[in-house]
Amino acid sequence: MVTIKDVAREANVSVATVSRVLNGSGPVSDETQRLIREIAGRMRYVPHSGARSLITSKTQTIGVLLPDLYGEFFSEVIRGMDDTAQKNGFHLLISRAYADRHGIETAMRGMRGRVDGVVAMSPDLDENSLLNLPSTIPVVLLCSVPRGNEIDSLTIQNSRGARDMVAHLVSLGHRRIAIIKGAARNYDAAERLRGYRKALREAGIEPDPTLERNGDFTEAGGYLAALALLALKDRPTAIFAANDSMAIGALSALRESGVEIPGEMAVAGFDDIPLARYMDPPLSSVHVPICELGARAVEMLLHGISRKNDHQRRRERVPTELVIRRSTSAQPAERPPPTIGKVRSPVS
Amino acid sequence: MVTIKDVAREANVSVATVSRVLNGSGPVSDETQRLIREIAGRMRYVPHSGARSLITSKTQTIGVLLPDLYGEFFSEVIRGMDDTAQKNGFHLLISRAYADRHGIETAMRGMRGRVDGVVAMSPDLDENSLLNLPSTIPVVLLCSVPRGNEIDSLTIQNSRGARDMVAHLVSLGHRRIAIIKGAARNYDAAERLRGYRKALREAGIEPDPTLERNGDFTEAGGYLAALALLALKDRPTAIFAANDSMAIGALSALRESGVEIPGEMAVAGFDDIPLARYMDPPLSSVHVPICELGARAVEMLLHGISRKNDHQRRRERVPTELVIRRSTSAQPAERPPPTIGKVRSPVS
DNA sequence: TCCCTCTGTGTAAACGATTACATATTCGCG
DNA sequence: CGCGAATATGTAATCGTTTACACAGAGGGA
Repeated sequence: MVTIKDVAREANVSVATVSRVLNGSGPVSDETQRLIREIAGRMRYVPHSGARSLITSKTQTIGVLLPDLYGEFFSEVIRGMDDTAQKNGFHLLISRAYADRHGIETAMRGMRGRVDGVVAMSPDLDENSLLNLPSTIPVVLLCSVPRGNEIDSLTIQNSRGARDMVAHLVSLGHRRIAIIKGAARNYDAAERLRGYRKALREAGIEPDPTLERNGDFTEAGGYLAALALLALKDRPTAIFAANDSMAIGALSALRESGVEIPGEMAVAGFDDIPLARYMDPPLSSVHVPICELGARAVEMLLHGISRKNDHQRRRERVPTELVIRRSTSAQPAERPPPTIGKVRSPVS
Repeated sequence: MVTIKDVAREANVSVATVSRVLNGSGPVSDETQRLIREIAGRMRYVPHSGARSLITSKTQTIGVLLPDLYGEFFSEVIRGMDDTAQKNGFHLLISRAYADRHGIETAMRGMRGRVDGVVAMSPDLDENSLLNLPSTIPVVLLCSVPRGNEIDSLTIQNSRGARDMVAHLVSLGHRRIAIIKGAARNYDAAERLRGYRKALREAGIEPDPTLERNGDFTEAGGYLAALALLALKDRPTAIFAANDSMAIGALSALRESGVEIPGEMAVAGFDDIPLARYMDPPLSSVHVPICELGARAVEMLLHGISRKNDHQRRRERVPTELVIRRSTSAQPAERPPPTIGKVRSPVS
């Protein structure tokens, strides 16, 4: 592999001069510059990043820690991150870490010296496991908030989004509105529940515990919860699921029981995954700008990095948006496919 | 940041001894080992990977180059890669690179010295741009095959999968079977077309050029192609789309035109994306084991790395599987949701 | 003329790890 | 008792960069 020494020898200058030219530091005569650039290009010289990071103690890389995640969300958030990272000359080191303390710690250890900062997403994490990390590098927490003020965090406007959706259901005349809750100990789940209750109270409706069913963010969970709701003496007229997967499970249950949607029972979800608009009927949901979430996270992190982790900590939220489809409202507000360039092929 | 020197000083030994203990190289007395481990743990020492890679010229990191991709495929393939990478103590450096020469080259340059090898996916790539890279590191090409024999490659059994699906359509009695082709200059697209033609010939049917419509892997493309097919004097009785997105677009077109599926027109896709089973009617497709694709790619790369890129080059294919649903066959072969733990929440 | 300030360049010391080689101690065995 | 082998540890070179410092020559002002 060709090193800076090889280039220097070839150009009859010292390594210092080569380094100065390639980094634009210090004064070098125009002619020497031209010569060195030409030679470096011809020899296909690329600096060894390890050596560089050794002396500069910068890696130009940011670490990304994600829980065991499937689907659309994952790819979108990475896309957003990669965009802003690349724009700023940074690389992405990605690692899937089981969301327990041990997993996170192991992953963070592995990243020491490899990254300038970390974006960690771990929705049901005790942030403690992060706080006693062997590092002074900046960290941005995604989809959960740390207890102290030590760490930047970025979350979805869960509560607000849930509130808006439930308010929408209320505006359609619903009074008995059920919720299928998200996974226990999950930040997003807790916030969405909070928004649900808030909307009810704002409408003068006292939240009814029997209408708050447990769920786990899976389709099967939504299916079972919906069956339980149907079995109630005093059925609700609307179901708000804490995410789309559960809403889809609920739709199945209702369909199988011959319940008419939205006439007999309205259904709404959260996330607005691509599947939502393909449901029958198309599913109303709370849209989350996932790509932007990733982008903002990286921006926050870069800010922390440039300030050497000595900056005002922030807590930001990305806004959500209500998307009303036929599962809550009889008139079709949106017509399905084709939408040019919206859904792409997985293999292309 | 605590270095190996700090640990050595604290333990009253030389850096060499510390290094030996932590790497398990050379003989060190049990007591010293215990002491050093204890101190290293207490001080939260983690070796600086840059320094290490400088001397060992190994990074324990593999680079991943992906085209501008949305959706399920992306996340699944990364999942497969990360699994096997982690199992072998490797990290993943991920970069999205526009699939032109310049994009790839830039990305590969950025990775020099950071990675021990690269998995590159670039379906419509002239492999030339890869071959004259400034590197001697191993490369595995995903979803396309290099012209020469210089590079390992891993592809989907496109041709075989397409052939099987078309054979299935033939077995249902179809004779006039149309195809909506994939993007031009795309490897997968070309192979799927080849499989389609092969199946027809095997059934004694001469491929009819008017039944081979252009597509681009997008929903809109499938929609338009289907309309064109409907407008033919002598309509086909079945449509095979080179991917699911186009098949879904075609379904929309048919529905809007009041064509009954599968009675009047059978429809099949390729990829088996999660959406497929939610279509109305559920879409028959060729299942691609995406996660395994990523896993195999990393395995191949690790093999090349361990052999220092001096190994037999290979060309492998991951097998596909036919999934028949109602869009081609009247009797429901599969019942939709809920499938426990199959489709998860994007935010969980 | 002298000195000071630029400009352009080289020398060498870091950075944090690994490892070949040297050294010191212990032990076993003839 | 003495010698070689085995064990435990230290010393120092090395990897490829960046950068503080030194230095040489040129130009300008007093």
